Amino acid sequence: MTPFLPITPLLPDILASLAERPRLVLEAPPGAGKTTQVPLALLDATWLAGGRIVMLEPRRIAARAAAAYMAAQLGEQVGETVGYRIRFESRVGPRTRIEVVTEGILGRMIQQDPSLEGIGAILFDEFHERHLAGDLGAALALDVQSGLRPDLRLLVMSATLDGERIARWLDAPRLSSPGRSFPVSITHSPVRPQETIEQHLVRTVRQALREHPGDVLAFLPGRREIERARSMLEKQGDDLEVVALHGELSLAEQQLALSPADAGVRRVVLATNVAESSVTLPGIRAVVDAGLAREPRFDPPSGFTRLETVNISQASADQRAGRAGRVAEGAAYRLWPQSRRLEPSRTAEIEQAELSGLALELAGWGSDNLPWLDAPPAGAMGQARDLLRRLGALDEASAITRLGRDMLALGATPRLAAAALRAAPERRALVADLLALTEARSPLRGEQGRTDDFRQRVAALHLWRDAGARGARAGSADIGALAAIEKASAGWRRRLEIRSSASGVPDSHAVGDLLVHAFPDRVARRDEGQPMRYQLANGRGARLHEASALLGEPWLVILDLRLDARDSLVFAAAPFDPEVLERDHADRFVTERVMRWDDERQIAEAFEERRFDALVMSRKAIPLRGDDAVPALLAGIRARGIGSLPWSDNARRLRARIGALRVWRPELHLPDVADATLLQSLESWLSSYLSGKRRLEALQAAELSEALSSMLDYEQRRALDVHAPEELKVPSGMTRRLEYGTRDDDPGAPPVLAVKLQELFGLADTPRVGDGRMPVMLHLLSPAGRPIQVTQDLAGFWNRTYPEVKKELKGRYPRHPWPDDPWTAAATHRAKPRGT
DNA sequence: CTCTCCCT
Repeated sequence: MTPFLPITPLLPDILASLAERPRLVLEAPPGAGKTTQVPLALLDATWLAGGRIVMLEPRRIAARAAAAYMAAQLGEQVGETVGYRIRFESRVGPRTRIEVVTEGILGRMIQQDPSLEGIGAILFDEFHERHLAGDLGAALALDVQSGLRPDLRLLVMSATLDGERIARWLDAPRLSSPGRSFPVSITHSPVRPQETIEQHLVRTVRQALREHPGDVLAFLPGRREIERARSMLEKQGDDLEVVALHGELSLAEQQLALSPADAGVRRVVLATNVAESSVTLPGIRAVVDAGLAREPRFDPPSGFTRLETVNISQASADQRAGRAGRVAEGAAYRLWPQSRRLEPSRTAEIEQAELSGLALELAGWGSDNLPWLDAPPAGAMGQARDLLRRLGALDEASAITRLGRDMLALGATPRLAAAALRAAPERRALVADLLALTEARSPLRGEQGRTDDFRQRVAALHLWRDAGARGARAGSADIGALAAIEKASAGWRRRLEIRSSASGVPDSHAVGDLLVHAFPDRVARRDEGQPMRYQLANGRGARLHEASALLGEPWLVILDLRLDARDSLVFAAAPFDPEVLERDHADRFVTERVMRWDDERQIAEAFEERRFDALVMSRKAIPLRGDDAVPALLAGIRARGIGSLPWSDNARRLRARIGALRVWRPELHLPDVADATLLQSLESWLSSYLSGKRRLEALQAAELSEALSSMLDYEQRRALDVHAPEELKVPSGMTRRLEYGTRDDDPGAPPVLAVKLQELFGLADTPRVGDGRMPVMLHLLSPAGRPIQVTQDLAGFWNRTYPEVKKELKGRYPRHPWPDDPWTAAATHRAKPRGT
């Protein structure tokens, strides 16, 4: 029984291509039949020589379904010619030739047998989804093919996107198949001012219901938006069934959403990305797409992953629209302007995800020089290796340890694998529960702040397990979720070779003490002053929800939190006994001498601190030695500003002169003495003058001047004396002070020479400084010292202004000389004696 | 006002 599907005419070409070249890219849209037809078609290929075919699927449901469909086509049971393997579940037999496996399984197969003996071909289905495990599997398979197994066939199957890039990467030919779907018309529905995305969506859903028959599928980024849109739609009281569909619903609830609606009732399904590929929906004729999705972004500094709401890719938008054309012609309404440019496809997971699992696989493989389509980013890899070293999976040279090999074989995330393998034998039953619970969504329902104590999840599981036979309820927990968690826990117990399962309420620290081995970088201690706040070992801060069940716990190991720049919120944590740190993580403790500036007391202090990473476990004051306090004093100056130094007039003037001459004569390369620069370079110019001091007050004004002066070499100091002098000799024979600018933003302003005009008789031109480049700014004064004129042009003053000034002031100051010819008159700084 | 989807 071989059905005719769009892919069918292409099957001979696929066989022929793989006979000639060992790699091939096959582009085929959903509905073409590639998943079920291609593996069967390859079975009799001569080059396969009786070997097995392995096909990777990104989802367990898809792996099971593909195997079942193919077995039925052969008229067999699953486990005969066609079988599948997913975690904790294997249906393969001695005659099995086609193994459908989930992406993570291939890593285990290759690590166990790098030659992949008996396997003739590997098929990567839905490769365009670009999951971490799929990318890794493909890179490892290519490595195997180029070394040990040149005869191995690799077939990458992808929806029609980026096929060309994939083909170039593989150096492989490309074949394309049509799909089977109906045309979908696209409409862009513009947003109105002040409209929320839910309002926009609801308005457009109503438009779709008016314009098209059948049911409507609407895409929103998350559960919160779905709930809001649902209540808006329900309020409108139409003869309408509104159904939510997101991953947090139990499987039973999801089934309900997918079952056919009652006759005569039109249905609106409000969905997240679940509906993009994982489930089939009957009766959908119109799609309304908000164009948004939530994607995880790893934050390397904190080691946590957070969700971001982002615009979807073009591929994703097409996939969503395609959902309207599965049964008949359909329509898609896009809630973004047609002018918006979408990325062609989603960023590969390997570029954004936490990579400790990948790094461990690579360490096990012994090489990270693989033929990647997109290489893992170096920063995230570095962070991943740091974590693996911390967990004991890698040694100092980043080579895999014995524990690392065991972790790899266990097949759990590196964090939980480390905790599982370090646990005492009598704790392993509890470890199996923790493995299952940390990988699952919380089974607890109810007010959110009160479910952050991870022990509650363990208790709910145990309560349900202990009372299961009697059919008792598990408090406010989701029974379906608990059943799934118990299934996973049983799988871990088998793998860990434990017979019994844990029960009852574990003692208060049992859970946390185990989890410390998984999250040693996230142990946290309560702030003494603020009991809701905690300091993490990685240096970050976090706070508890006001209604938290964990209030009052002095020590927490934090599993999950919402990342925030200032105050992250704890979602899941467990208390533990700090003794565990001393006993099992002794190597992470350091004892250090620490200097600190006490701003209140204006004094440098020395401590001996014992720390676990960023957590100060104990601190005692110790006496200061020699220059110990210098860094703390410098920190104190930085905290209080450059003005906190003991600036004398002398020091201020020196600094202004240096700043001015630096502008006038750049070729002298004088140091920059602006506030910010001086603060930055304190170490180089001030340190030695702080030696042996403990308080800032101990720095003398003279020492500051000396420190400034010592920034200049001999030549520079001489140039400063000559070209930016402190004072000038004027024709009266007196020396008068030059006032240099003190403004940081204009250090090269001309210096001011304030002088009575009688003292300048005989001087034709403005005096200059800066090697003749800068005329001084004259403040010409009356005999009484009152300002008459500000000018840099003395000749112009004598010529134009002096005659006026003379007329005006001669009567007022009769005992002072007012000659007609100031150029030749004798300068003087005093008045004529009385009576002459 | 807590969280898309998956997997060894």
